[in-house]
Amino acid sequence: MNLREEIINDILKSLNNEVSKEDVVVESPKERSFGDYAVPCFVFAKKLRKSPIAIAEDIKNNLDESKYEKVEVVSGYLNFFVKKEDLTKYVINKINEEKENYGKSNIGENKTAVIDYSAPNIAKPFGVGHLRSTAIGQAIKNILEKNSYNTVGINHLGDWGTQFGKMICAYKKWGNEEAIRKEPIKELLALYIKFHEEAEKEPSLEDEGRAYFKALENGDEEALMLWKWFRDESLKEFQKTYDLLGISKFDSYNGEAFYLDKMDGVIEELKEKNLLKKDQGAYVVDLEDMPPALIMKKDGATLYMTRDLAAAFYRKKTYNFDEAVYVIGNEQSLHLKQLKAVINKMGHDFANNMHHVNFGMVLQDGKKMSTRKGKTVKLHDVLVEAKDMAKTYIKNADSVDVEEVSRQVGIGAVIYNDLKNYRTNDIEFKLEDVLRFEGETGPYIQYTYARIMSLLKNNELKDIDFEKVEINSYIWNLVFKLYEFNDIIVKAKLGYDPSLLAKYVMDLAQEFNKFYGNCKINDGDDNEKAFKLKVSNSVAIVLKEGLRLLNIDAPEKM
RNA sequence: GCGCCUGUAGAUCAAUUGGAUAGAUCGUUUGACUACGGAUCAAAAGGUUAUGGGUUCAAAUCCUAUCAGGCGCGCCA
Repeated sequence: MNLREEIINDILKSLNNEVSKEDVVVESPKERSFGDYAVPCFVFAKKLRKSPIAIAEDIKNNLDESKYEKVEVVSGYLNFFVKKEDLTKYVINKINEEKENYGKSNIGENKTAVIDYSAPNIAKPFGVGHLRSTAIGQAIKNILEKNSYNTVGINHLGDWGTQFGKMICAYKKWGNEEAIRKEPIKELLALYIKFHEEAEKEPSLEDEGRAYFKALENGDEEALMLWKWFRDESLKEFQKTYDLLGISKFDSYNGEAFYLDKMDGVIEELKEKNLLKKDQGAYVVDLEDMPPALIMKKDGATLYMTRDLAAAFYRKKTYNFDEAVYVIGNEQSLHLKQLKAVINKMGHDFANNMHHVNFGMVLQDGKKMSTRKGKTVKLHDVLVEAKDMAKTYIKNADSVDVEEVSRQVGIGAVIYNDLKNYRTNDIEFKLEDVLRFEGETGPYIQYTYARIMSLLKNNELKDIDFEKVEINSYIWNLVFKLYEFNDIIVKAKLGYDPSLLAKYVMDLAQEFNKFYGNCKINDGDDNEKAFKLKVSNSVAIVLKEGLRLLNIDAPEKM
């Protein structure tokens, strides 16, 4: 059943196909009393040389109106009212049959998508800035799977680059092995900051750092040993953050260093195709309408771009992806554009299937947080704080696993806060907003779910006679919302936009709470009671599944 | 300087991508469990959509100018 399509087809038929399918826009009116669906007829007016109202009337007259509860013409709009009983029966039965599989789409069948996300930088704190890529990326991965895609989640670790030369340099000058073993990230960060402070006074340090990176790329043993040590210690610490977030593992942890021996092929191909140009000692690829892409430094060391190129080719070869999604911040827009442009210039059209899913920065006092100046808020600290805060809310401590539930709720708040708004907006980091559990927050939705579960605990679900059921406006809003779940799954995929799903789940929870607050559910005759319980159960199933896609747990008690 | 992005209630964000009376949440004020979980519900107040001009049946949305902010622009990632 696809109501939107039926309406489009009905209209095309009524107008003898004098307009094309693309002209027919089926909207959901903002004022529900206008109808369940609305079609503005103004667009037809020019083609048919008639007034919109007359056209709307024509369509209505030629239409098989018995399919709908009601069709109305109001000031140029054609408003459709769906038959409530039919849709209710269909939706409720479908959800109770399909359970958590409800809403699945097959648009990605036999397709593979590679999602590059999270990607924290080794030897630097896992800051709140990196939550965005992690949360958005994980949600997109889940949403793609719900659309039947095969997915490959890649944590493209920032584990290579000049910064490691600087780090090694700093360690050799001021480092202390003991201290690093104790608190690796903290010490390494201190070294990194010191390096930049000193470099400001003594610019030659920068060259020294670059030389160490060059040595690293050339396979210098001591440098490699230090690098590996930093990497191992960092990963151990990152895992604690992933555990709290409930992200068990990525399909691949191949970071930048992994492509060390895979860059030559790319450089060879660039040379062969005559795209590489020497400029001021460095090698670049010239591009139209944008600055050239830097491929190799004058000392022969590679760059971010070089490794990203190698990664793109490796992923195409290894996974043969239909789509590659890069969940990376706005500030790298130019880099991603250049990356695609270079691949296109090399004559590979898979660049067209690479998508930059960009997002806004996390700001503090309106400014970017700078690792170099030590101005980052550690994500782990925020998550722990959220968890502790959640603990204070939990009431009946004897029947719930307090540790686990407070983790779920606290983290739910943090993740929801990150996903609820459209990605590309910059967000100001305010701890008090992140730790809110009331209103438009993750815990609000979790609470709604827990409430339904408690309602269902002592009442078993029974079969319903749909003929005898009364569908009030609260229930109808819920049913219609439930029906739209599949639309949202598809739309969220097409726009790579988890916020659509986040808003949907919120809407559904709000509608349910209105229903709950205004109608007694466990009341009425047997059939009515069973009906209301089954609607509630359907809401619970969709809430839980929606939250799961956002990587938020739904505890049964909280 | 050039390029990209943003500007909507006191705050944080929506607005079906050009559609009907611009909606939520927080905060403020008021009300609701001897009823299924008060992390809830019901309600009030709060807007010249940064500003000026334009495009059309229709503009928060498109074009244009101005103002304000953010990001990026060769050897960082």
